[in-house]
Amino acid sequence: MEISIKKKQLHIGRQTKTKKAIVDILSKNCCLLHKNELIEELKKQKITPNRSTIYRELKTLEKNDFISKSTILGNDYYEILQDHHHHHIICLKCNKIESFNACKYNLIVNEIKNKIHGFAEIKNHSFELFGICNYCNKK
Amino acid sequence: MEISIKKKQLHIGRQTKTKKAIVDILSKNCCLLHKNELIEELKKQKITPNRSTIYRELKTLEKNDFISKSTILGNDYYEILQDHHHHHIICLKCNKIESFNACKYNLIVNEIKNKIHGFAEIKNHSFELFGICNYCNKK
DNA sequence: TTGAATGCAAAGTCTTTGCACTTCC
DNA sequence: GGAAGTGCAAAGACTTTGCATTCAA
Repeated sequence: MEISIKKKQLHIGRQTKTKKAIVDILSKNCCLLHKNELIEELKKQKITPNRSTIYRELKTLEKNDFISKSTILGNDYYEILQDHHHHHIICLKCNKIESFNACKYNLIVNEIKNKIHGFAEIKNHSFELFGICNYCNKK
Repeated sequence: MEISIKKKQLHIGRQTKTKKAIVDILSKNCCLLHKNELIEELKKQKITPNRSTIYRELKTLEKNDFISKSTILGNDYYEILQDHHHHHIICLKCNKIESFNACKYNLIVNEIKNKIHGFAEIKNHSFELFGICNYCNKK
């Protein structure tokens, strides 16, 4: 959202229509969004930038820690970088994504560390669940 | 390895030089291997199949549950499907991968289930660590 | 012998890049 | 005015496909 852009204005360059719209859409979505879905949302706002502009924009926003990219089952998803740690569950049939904030990493990290030998430092982790969403389950 | 191929022979088609070599290499590696590394290993054995053959072969082996594909940080990796559940830690600098078999999923699944509302069933999960390997740490 | 596997070339998809033009500060 | 952002076309990287040929069973 606007606030975020202003907060890091120095690092993020000029406030263009496309940039503001992308940040706005991802902020409202608050979860992983597929690039094509993002483009669809932009279209609804009558914003139809060239593909190369979108690629460049997403890359810039990612490099400046405004958004993060995740590749799940071969597809790229984007979301606003959030303060609270969370994970995702993805439907294996329709790719619907839900986020949840349970993370027991801190509880298990010590045991894990004992099992890892070739690494000096753990920086972060990813944890995704795969399942069947309610909608696909009823079909 | 040969055993695996014979075990599921009906599902996997003919035993070609390339197919046997791929399964053999992945069996010996016992961890995620990048497609390019796989091709390098094949080359060492003087096996240089066409790219399309490799794509087809990997797809077939994956479809028949001989191997599994993982996309990590935008790269595709392959490994032999193993009976024992395990996870990976990836070096953020050199992409070196190590596997470890600590998994506390069973301990935390119940709490996680309470936080998920739109899903009827959890099928599986992924869990990766990212860090700095000993080698890159010394540099 | 016969159908699966392969190589090759072409096509397809996605992403990046160079350059001239436009826009924001 | 000058640098950042954009569109367009071309190039690049990766993957798939069609078809004729080869090879395993």
